[in-house]
Amino acid sequence: MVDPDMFPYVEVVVDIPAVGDRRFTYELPCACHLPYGAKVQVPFGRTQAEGYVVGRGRDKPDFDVKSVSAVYDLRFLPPGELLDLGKALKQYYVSSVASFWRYLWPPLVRRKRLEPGMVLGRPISAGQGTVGAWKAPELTELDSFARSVFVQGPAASRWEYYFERMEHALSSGLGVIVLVPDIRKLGSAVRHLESRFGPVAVIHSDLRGSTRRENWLRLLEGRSGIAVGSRSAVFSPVRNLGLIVVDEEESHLYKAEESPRFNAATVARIRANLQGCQVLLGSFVPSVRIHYYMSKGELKNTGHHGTPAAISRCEAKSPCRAEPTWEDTSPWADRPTSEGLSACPDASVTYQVVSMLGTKRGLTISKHLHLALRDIFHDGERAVLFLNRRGTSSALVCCDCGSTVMCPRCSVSLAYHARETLMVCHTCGYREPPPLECPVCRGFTWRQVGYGIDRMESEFKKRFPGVPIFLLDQDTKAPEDAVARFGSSEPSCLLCTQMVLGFELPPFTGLGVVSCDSLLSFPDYSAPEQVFKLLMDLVHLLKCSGGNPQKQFLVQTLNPQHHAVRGVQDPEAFYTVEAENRAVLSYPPFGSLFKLEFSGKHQDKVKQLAEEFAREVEARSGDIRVLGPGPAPKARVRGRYRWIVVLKSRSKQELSQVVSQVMDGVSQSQVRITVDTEEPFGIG
DNA sequence: AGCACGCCGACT
DNA sequence: GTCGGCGTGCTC
Repeated sequence: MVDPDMFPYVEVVVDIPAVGDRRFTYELPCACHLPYGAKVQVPFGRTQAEGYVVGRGRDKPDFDVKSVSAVYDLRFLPPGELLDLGKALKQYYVSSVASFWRYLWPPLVRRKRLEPGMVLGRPISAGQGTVGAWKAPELTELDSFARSVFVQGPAASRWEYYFERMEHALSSGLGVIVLVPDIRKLGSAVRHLESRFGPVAVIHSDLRGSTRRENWLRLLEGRSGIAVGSRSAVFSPVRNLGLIVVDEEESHLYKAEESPRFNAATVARIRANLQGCQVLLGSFVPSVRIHYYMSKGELKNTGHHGTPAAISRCEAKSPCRAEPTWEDTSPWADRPTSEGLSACPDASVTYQVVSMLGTKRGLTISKHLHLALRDIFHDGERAVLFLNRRGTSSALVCCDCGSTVMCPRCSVSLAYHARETLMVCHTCGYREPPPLECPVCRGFTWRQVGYGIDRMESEFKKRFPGVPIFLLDQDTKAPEDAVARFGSSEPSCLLCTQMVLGFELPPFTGLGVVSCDSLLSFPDYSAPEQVFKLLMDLVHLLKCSGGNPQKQFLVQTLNPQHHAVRGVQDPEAFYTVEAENRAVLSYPPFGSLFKLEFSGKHQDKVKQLAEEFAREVEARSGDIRVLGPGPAPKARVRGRYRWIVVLKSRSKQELSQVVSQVMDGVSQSQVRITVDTEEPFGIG
């Protein structure tokens, strides 16, 4: 008897970006039913590719077909609502279905080779997966904030609120996903969640092998109702999903830098709108977008955790109650703890903006900063210096002919790293020994341009020879060790980059930002927001570090009046000015922005395609503003030339539609197109 | 993404 | 006269 569930052919989308969503027909070599969404291995051209079943057929096609090689363990088949999420995201991010469906499977799932004559288990019931055509909702519905609630406050109170809502969801038999932006924060998050709710399923992309697979299965089979993880955990197969918690919603770490460039905080919102569950967006320094929707009343907030004005309690010279930190793993024993959450002592922060305008070129430590450091060290206390630039100097320029040592693969100068005696490309990582003579004019003298963290170190040692200084950056071999040594001597100084924000620091009294001007001048409309957040995070780090409660925060800048710099004292004013600036130019959240990046080995082809693309978009729509095309700020990276087209429109829906239409219409040989629909867009 | 097919310059 | 460059297009 012929089983009506058995089809001899399946249609498959392969996970190869250039192929897109084209369907390929394969034969099933054995008696089995492959459900919609099943992951398969198929011969494709001369190689094997991964793909997903999206249809089936009874009739032999009029071309030669190949056979499905293998099927991945069907116990991991994603539920239908996740397959639908993938389809919605394909639309939203102008990408392929397969590029999102691959997130629905943990790594290293076993696959079974299909051979003629074999019978594969029992057929999966037809109820699994949406077989028919599925239409995604309108984009405006998809990413609306209707099901989101904003949770403002320091970590301890945010998490208390999350726990409350989680308990509510769990007691109604609903599942929960908790997202944290950083792997470093995962450990303590898991400990706290487990002490409250018992075992949770940790889903993290660095979690390789059987643990991740086992956790995945526990969620799929309903043996676990809580998934905790970073970015990729937003795709966890939690059953009866009732709540998604996105802590630190504004973190740039939620954004995937590889294609498809999704933002897990947005995906959480989209998933919640599709599945009808709730989202908690938590933050201490809300993003401009969130702040805007909240002020418009389109986004609810919890109300009892304070408004963003709470941040202004660290206003200059006004004493404020320190926010307790939520981590309980502080290695610094003198910090008081309560209820398993460490709290910090009352601290007041004075904020000083030091204008570097009119000072001598190359001055890195102003008189103000020097005096502040001197006093701190004189009292036998610690200070932190922040400079967001690795290496010794940003560039070497020949004194005789003015030429700069450049990266052979990128259009950026090589930074000089005295620590390793190497020239290093901060864009692609290329390294080479410093040149002895100028390759252009054979000159022997080089001028160092720009201060990096290494040159700061020697500058510091000249000024404070008795004070031990420790470096914390990407080039530090043992970062934990550096922090520990900073903590075991008094006085001492920690010289660090952004990396410091992932660490628990010993008590320190002052924090000096050597410069924030390079960050402010990033060619990205969200640069002010990122500087504001950075400064706020640094203030918070200082405030919660314990020790002397009289804290000093000092920022040296060439932009002393910039609202991002001023915003530390008055966050509300920052949000107001930033919103005004963006409204004038229709930047998000007042309009939608797509960044299209064209890259390839041949500059003329890249340029031609970018120009053709821009023309096609303009021909199709009167409402989309086309900016560019033009070369990217870093016009060449890893030997590939890059051009940028930016599209602006009031309607994201329109942008998505037009861009995907034009993508289908242009020939993409030799040039790769990457679509970016969400900030931060990075530095081109 | 691979990988072959296909049409123009320097070699035995 | 061939060997080989990589530009173009296809992969069920």
